Amino acid sequence: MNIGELARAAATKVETIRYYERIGLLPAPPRTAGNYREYCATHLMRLIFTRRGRDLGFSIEQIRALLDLANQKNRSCKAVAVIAREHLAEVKRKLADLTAMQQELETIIGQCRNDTVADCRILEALAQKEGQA
Amino acid sequence: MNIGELARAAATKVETIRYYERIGLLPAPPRTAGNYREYCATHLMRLIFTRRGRDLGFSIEQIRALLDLANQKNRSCKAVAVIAREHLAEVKRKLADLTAMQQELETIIGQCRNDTVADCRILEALAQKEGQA
DNA sequence: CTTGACCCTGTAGCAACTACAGAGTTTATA
DNA sequence: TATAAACTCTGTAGTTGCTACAGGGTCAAG
Repeated sequence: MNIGELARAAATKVETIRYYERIGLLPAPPRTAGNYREYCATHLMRLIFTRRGRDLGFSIEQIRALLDLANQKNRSCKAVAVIAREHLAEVKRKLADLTAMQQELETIIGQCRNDTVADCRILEALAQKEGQA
Repeated sequence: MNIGELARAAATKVETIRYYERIGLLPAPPRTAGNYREYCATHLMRLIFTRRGRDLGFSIEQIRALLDLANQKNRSCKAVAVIAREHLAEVKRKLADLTAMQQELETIIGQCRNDTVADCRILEALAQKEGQA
């Protein structure tokens, strides 16, 4: 399997795969006579794991840690759960932030009367410090 | 007002102010004899506007556009509303993404039985392609 | 007159890619 | 067999929005 085929199989860009190799997330595969990377199913599994983790919002470092843990088969998976719960907490923090933004934006936009810029409520709202009506 | 005072007044870091100047978001102020930046109330207003926009999640380029519009006092503010609504739409997209992530993470974490790594449901879930149970 | 708190410029770093340039390789077709 | 298209290679620079130095200069207090 060359890099293009791997990329298609994991729904990833070729450059991203090379990037993962450069940062040590995906092991460097053997090369063909023409210096092409030659991947096997193990690489594909690792890459799918990585992409899935990224889709779920885990950082590269978290994924690195998860991949390390996944290789210690008879350890307890508590450390895995810790990473997952930490990430979930972070997701919840971001959700709270975004929800607050959404509400403020809706309030501000709702006040717009399509006046001239001089009386624009949106611009007025932006000119205030946080929370000031 | 020197840069440190401006920073305190707008709850911003000094380096951030210099960064905004470098990218042309905040106009370069006059300098004192000792080459210190000398700011006035106009700068403070512009910086507060910028920080407020950033807190609401607008990009630097959107803030640049909003500041430009704010200076054309007798134009209609429709263009302002367009930018705000576009940003709100983006916020909603991100909220949807994060909400999906949150749900998936909670499902995955809920399946954890604190087994060994070899049977870890979290790691299993990460090894699947998206949506596969 | 020196200590400390500030300010200056310029550059490099962060995350996680993405996008080239300029070269070599493989494969399909004429 | 030639050649063109489609791939691959390395290396480097760009993206966003800052943040963090290093190595200097300035200013006010004691």
